[in-house]
Amino acid sequence: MPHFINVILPLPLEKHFTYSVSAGEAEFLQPGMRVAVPFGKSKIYTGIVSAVHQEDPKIYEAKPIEQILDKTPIVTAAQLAFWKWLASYYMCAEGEVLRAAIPSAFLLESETIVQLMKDVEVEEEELTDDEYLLYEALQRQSSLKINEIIQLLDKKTVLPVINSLVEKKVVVVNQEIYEQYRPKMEKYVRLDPKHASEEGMHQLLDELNRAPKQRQVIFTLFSLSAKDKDKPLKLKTLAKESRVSTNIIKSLVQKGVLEEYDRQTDRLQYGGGEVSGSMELNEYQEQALQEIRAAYEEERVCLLHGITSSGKTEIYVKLIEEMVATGKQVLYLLPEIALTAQLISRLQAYFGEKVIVYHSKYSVNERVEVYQNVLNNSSKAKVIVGVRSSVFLPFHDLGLIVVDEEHESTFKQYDPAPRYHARDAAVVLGHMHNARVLLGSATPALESYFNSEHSKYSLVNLNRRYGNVLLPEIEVVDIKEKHRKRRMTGHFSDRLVEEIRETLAEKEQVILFQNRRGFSPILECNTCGHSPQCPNCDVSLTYHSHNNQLRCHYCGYNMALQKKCMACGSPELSTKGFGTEKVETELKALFPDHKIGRMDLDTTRGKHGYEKIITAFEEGEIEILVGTQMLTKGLDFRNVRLVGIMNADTLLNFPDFRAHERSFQLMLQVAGRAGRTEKRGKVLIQTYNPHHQIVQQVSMNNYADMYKEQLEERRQYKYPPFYRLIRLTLRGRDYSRVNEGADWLATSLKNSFYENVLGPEFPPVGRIRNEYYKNILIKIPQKQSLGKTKGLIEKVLQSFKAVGAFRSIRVVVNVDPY
DNA sequence: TTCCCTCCCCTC
DNA sequence: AGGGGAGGGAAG
Repeated sequence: MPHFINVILPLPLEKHFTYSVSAGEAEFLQPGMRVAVPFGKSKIYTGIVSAVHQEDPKIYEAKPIEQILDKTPIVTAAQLAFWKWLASYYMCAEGEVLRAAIPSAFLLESETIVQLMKDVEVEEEELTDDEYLLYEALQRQSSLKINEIIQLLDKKTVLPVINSLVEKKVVVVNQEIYEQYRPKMEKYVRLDPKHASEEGMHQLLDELNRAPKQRQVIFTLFSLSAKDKDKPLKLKTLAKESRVSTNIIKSLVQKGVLEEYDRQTDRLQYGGGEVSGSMELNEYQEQALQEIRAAYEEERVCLLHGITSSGKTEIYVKLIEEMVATGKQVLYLLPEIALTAQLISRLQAYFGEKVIVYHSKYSVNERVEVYQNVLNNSSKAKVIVGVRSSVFLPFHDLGLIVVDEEHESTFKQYDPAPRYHARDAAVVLGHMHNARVLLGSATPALESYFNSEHSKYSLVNLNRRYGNVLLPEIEVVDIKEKHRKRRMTGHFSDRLVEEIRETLAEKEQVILFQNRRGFSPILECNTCGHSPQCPNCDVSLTYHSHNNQLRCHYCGYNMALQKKCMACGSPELSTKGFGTEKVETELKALFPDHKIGRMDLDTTRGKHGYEKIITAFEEGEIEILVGTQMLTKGLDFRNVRLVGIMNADTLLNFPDFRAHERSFQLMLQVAGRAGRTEKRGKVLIQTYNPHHQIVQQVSMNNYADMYKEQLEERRQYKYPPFYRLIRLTLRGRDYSRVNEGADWLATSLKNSFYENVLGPEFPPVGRIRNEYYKNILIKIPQKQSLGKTKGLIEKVLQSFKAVGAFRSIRVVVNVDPY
């Protein structure tokens, strides 16, 4: 009886693929193991076994597998189930989930390499130019990869050339599989066994009489091993302790006195430091904690609504502590930007080496090690702190998931698929593991608050700031009025300048928030109104003063700043709008004697750029910090008295149904940076619309009103949480094709969903990298079955793909778009 | 995703 | 005519 396995491949393909295996292999293989399998003409991919069975796929002949890559599964049954749910909920292939879910180093792929045939005899005249070029290159370099050949020959289709050379028996092609993960090895030394006896030692020391440095090394070695007998000794440590260079030790190795050996070391080493118990909670925190505990008796998911600086983290720590004590794992999810050294060192202070961090800035090798630690349920991986993608780790016995800053939109993956929301996925993951989930925020997402009101989640409030610090005083400055009265200096109102001056005089710090980077988004001609556009995208180029460049934020196109208008030649150009860079420049003119720092995507690009700025600000080297929303995230600065929001309107006028909610969250979060110690902080909001309800609600710190009002709007205009959304984005090179396709798709969707299909519409930027975009939005009432709806959409998309004229159009499905 | 095949355009 | 790029279909 033949045996088969089903395999998930890391490709955007719906199906699992069936391969044949031997009886022995079938016996050994389990779902969750990796196998290397041939796929297509020549490629080898890594796939995950999803089933072992004996059903012969009669319509085709299953290929045999290439190799089994694991001794035990690296993907748990729970993960496979989670992937399945995620793929079906977010309407993507399981293969796409697989790619996102496991560290890329696990997915070895083959690469075709081309080598010269042994003892080749070539009639050079029989080769074409390209063939000769390749042949010649191979005489210099023993092997070439396809990509290198593409570069070498400077054309895209190189396979015919290679194939012809193979036929002429000049070259051979091989598939090379790379294991990407490499354990980190360190060199260790030990005494050669022949010197281990007392006698041998004496003899050895005699021998080394004339080599004092080497003798010194041996003495150090003795004293070190006397202290800690069986502890392996690193070559580096020995060199350092005996104060000699590693060369001297190497020569001892060569003499056969010492033996050198390699040991695998852990990349994820805990830096050490005191581990202390958690802090005492104040009475309000204690009460909240009790309420949360009680809530878990009823509901699995709890929303903690605690105002900024109320000490939510300490509550998390208590809950984590309790869970860790029972031996279960805890996942602590954070939005990307909030994942700072500050929080991690705080957690490490409580949990020591039980804390492990999973972050996008980690190397592939480091990620593999985190993954393996979680998989083995090692004592190092009890508290897993990570971003969005850490919901994919191979948890065992997961007891608690904390989602901090749960309202953050960075929890939603935008591109590529799976376009999942980590908070929502965490709730499902919690269900699957029978784990508790805690969502925490000072400004909960409307959806989450709604769920807590409709008893899907329980709700716990925490309304006191830690240490009874007062909430900052919020003042709204009407800049329209200030402009009229000529009380503006650039983008600074007289009130803001006054407050900054006062704060600086008291040796306290200022944060200025401007939600746009760059100097001044658009350059405009005063004569004809023309502003330079990106040739590939439908956007104006933005001006960056540090390199005097015009740049496209979408495709990266850039050009030097022109002195004259490109349309009419007028030299009178002015800049419109303003960003962080401009704020910084104006600030320097206003306060030339104070140190000013800027924090945005441009200044934090390097690996440690972010930390550098934070540290400089913490240590008072920077007195005024200008930044984008990066500033809002969980940073705890002691000495900030004043926060200025340069222009609230850019936030409010964003064309998105969540714009108001987001502005509220953002402004309140920024405001929360002010006055975290006894002294009351101050927040100035500059706006053209001082009576805007959101501005008012922010200034009164009134979440409840904001919630009520926004919820009503959502109800009226049929948006979440009342309706679910699925957005289809069409993309293609041909403008009219995309239009026709979008119309066709919208029309056929309307056959099923009627007025709940919106569009097709051009997105705010209708063309990016020379591709045209068009959106269709489908609104799904709560009563309507999600499964059936998705099935119908799937069907419509199928028939869309069947139309020949539309085949060049790509359609991206985004469930719950953010 | 990769690869192969077909079709069509451009150059010689 | 033929190289070469673009577009579509299949992959177990």
